[in-house]
Order: sequence, then structure tokens, then C-alpha cells
Amino acid sequence: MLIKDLAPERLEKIAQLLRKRHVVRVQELCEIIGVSPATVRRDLTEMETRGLIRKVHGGAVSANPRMSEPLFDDKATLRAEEKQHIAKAALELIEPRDTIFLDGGSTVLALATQLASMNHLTIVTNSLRVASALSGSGPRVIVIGGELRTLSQTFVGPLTGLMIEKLHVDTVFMGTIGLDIAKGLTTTDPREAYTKQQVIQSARRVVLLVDSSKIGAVSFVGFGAVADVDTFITDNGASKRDLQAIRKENVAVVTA
Amino acid sequence: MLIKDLAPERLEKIAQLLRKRHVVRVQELCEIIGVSPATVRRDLTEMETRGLIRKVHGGAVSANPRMSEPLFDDKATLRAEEKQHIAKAALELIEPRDTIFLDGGSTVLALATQLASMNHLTIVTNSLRVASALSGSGPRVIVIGGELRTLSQTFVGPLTGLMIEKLHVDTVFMGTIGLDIAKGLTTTDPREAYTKQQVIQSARRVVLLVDSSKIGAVSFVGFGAVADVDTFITDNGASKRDLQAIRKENVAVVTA
DNA sequence: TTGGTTCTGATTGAATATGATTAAGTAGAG
DNA sequence: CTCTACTTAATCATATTCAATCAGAACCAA
Repeated sequence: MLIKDLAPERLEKIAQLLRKRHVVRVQELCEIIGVSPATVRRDLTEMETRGLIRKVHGGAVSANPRMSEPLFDDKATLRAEEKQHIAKAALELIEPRDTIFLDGGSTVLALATQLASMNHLTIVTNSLRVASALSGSGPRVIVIGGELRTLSQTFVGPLTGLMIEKLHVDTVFMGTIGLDIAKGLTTTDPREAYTKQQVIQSARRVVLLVDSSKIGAVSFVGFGAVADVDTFITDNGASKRDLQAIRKENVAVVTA
Repeated sequence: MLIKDLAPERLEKIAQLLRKRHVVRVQELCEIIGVSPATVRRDLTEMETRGLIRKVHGGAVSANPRMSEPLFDDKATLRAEEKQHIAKAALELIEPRDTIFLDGGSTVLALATQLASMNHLTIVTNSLRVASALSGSGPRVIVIGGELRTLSQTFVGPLTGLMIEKLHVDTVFMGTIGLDIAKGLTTTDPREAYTKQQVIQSARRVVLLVDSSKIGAVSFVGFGAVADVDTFITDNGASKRDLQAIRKENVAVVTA
């Protein structure tokens, strides 16, 4: 059977829900809309062929992430407010015509969304999310390609390295999983670490965006020392002792 | 019968209702206005030809409300069904462990969404939308970086070229804006054209996915000849003469 | 009046959407 | 790995809804 016109009311309702929640379940749609599962599934299939959603077992997720607002999983919504503050502080460090690098990580993503209207900026990134967030608008966007690492949605690997070598940006804004005075900057994935290392070397200035919960944490692979950082931005949850220790490494510290 | 002057009151009443809620049903209009379903339908058909509304099964929706705009105006939803058929046919050409390239274009995107569950595939792409569509799942995804071209959401430019040079895929699935026997394959953007050209050279096999409306069209910049294509997939709206001409160029033709 | 025009309502066969059923498939717990 | 519970795709029957056609009512002009 060919579906030509099915109640657009329902499609709109589903789309609306997905804009808010990024994931819906068949059963829940049945209750909300008041139709049978079969109908809901037909609607979803239809929307999938239009490229609006992606069906998954049990329901559907939105297909084009840039449409949905609070899209990113749990991570981005955690400590959202702190991240927003940190991003605002980072904004102060950017000149209108800079060339900057944004790496993966939810705090950096928060910064990216605030740059959408800065038309003369050039933004280099190895993060799919950052690229999506900026895809429609303002700044010139250059994406470092490579193999897509699913978990972080960033590009890593040899091809990534090849491309980073060619580029030299004014400032890099970077996140990290762990920051420890003795053990330095650490993250979970070796390839990711290698990429971060390369980026640090190719940038004139390194700005680290870290919410205070990461301070003192140590992850798997190191990608630099605290002294490699030029400016360090965190929220006001950080202890003064930690911040003092970081300042001693000749790092400018900003608390937002 | 041509309707010249049917009660303007009714049309106005319907328009008024649609301004409030974006969906009306035939039955409900009958009760409100007090006429037969046949009349209501005639009114709706008339309003549709004037571009005021859109008829759907069971009633009508307003023609250009902000709400449903992203649903119906997205390019990807145009000829969605043909594109889906073409994508299904393309699926047949893929071996489980292939390395394939997907370029930008909505038909290719339709193919991408169908590959989400093929776990042993390696997919190379220069399209942000393809990357997003595949980001969560299944295949290994390698993205060709470069400067993001806003309109098509693809990566182009010298950095893109640099990376494509390094890679050699089994099969490339490609779309085009224009396909003409004499003028060959054409697209709107010179940088895009250059990228496509490079991709063609780096692939062992070239598969072109084209809905039939593109046949005979000529766009701005050429990026190859019809003979460069190995397999050509289109929907059943293509004329036999055109297909014959394409076959004469030593191209395998598939209609889906 | 007659004839023509225009709209409306009714009828009918075809098209379409929906929900139920069933067999196959998938995820998750043990 | 197997089992269980849930989800899905496919098919079918049913109830709406649609388009087309025709007949009748209202209106106007000669």
C-alpha cells in the first residue's frame, strides 16, 4: 500500500515531540495521539523515508540533530548552567576575525552554539556536533576529517592528524576528561589523546574549558601538561587551592 | 464544471478556521457550515488550486504555516518515494564488507539511512548530513574534512582534495544536479564539481543515483562524462529513449 | 414560458487509512 | 548460550473518504 496522505496532524505532533526530546517510543506515542501501534509505525516509516527521523527498536530518534534543541544525550544536560557560564567567559577571549579551533566535549559545544552569529570568524573543528551546530550559519567552518569515533562524535586517526598538520590556528578551545597537577591532562581514548596533542602543538594559544568536577580527575591517556595551557576557564565550584596550584604552572585562570 | 463564484462566505469561514488551527476535517466543516460533504470538498479543491490550503485525506491543512514548514518544505521530502526506491536498488550493489563513498545530495542521503545497520561496512563521505545520519550506529564512518559549504552541507576545497587523494574506495554512490548525454554530469558549484571529479577518479566503480527529473538537465559546472559512470540508477519516470542513449555509453542502467 | 447557467446534494465505485492478527525478529536477563 | 518478553513487518478486513457523474433547484434573460 502506498501512503500518500496521512493525517499531518500526527506527523506534526511527532516532529514536535522529537524537537524537544530527541527520542520517542511507539507506545508513548500511541497514548498521546490515541491511535494504534500500527498507525504510529506507519507514520514513523513515512517520516523516515522523508529523512526526518531515524527509526530504532522501540521508537525513533530525530535525524538531523541541528533541529532539536536539547539534543545531546545526558552529558550535555549535566551541569548545563556551569557550562554556559564557562562558555560566556570564553567568548571574551575571541577577537572578531580570529581563527579558532574547537575540539569535542560538551563544554566546548556550549561555546560553539554562542558563536553562530559571528560572521567573520573561522572555526576549525574535529567534532561532528560542533559542525552540526554551526552548519547553518555565520562563521566559516572547516572540519578536520577522519574516522568518526562514535562515543565522542569526533574525528580521530591518521587522516585527522594529516589535516591538523596543515593548519595553524590562533586559539584552541579544548575540553578534557581529567585534569591533575601532577598527571596533567588526560582523556579516555588514545587516538583522541593523540589528536588533542597535535592540536595543542598547532595552536598559538591554548584555552582549556573545564567544569570544576574534572579537577583532580585522572583518566586513561595523557595528552599534555598543565603548563601547556595558556588560559584555564572553570566555574566557581573549584577550590582555591587547586586554582592556586594551576596558577603556579604559569596558567591564567578564569572562574566564571 | 468550472466553479466561478461559489459562496465566498464559506471560503472565508474555512480560511478563518484554518488560521486558528492548522487542520480541519471535512465532516466538521459540514456541521459548522451546514452543507453537504460534496460541497465542502469542492470548496477545498477550489482553495487548493488557489494555493490557500493543502488537501489531505480527511480534510485540509493550511498551506504555509510555520509549524509544518520544516516537514513539507525540506528538499529531502521532494520525490521522497522515488528516492527511496532508487536507494533500495543501490543497496543491491553493496557487499557486506565494502568500502564505499557517499557524496552529498538527497538521494544519496536516502541510501545512507538504509545503511545504518550494516555493521561491517566502511563508509567514506564528504557530506555532513550523511555523517550525522550514520553517527550513532553500525558502519565505520570516515569523513572527508574541508570547508563546509553551507547550501549543500558538504565539505569542499583544497583540504578536501588532499584527503580524497589518500583514499581509494570500492564504489562511490553519487548524485548530480544535471545529466545530459552531450554535456555530461553537471552541478552548480565549481568546488563541489572539483571534489566530485576527484572522487570519481579515486573509485573503482561509480554508481550514479539520479531521480528522473534530472535527466536532460544541464547545470553550471561539469564534473564528468556519462561514460565515466559504471552503473546508473533512476526511477521509472525516465523515458526509454534517454535510457537507451545512456546504455550506448557503456553504462549499466537500473530502473527502480 | 423556455432555455441556459450555476451551484448543490445524492449515488456509486474506487481509493485510502486504520486496527487486528500473526509470524518473524530483536533485545535483555539469567 | 537460551529463554522470555517485547517489538516489528506483513497481511487482511473494515470503515472512511474521495472523485466522478447525474439530477434537481435557484436564478437570470429573452
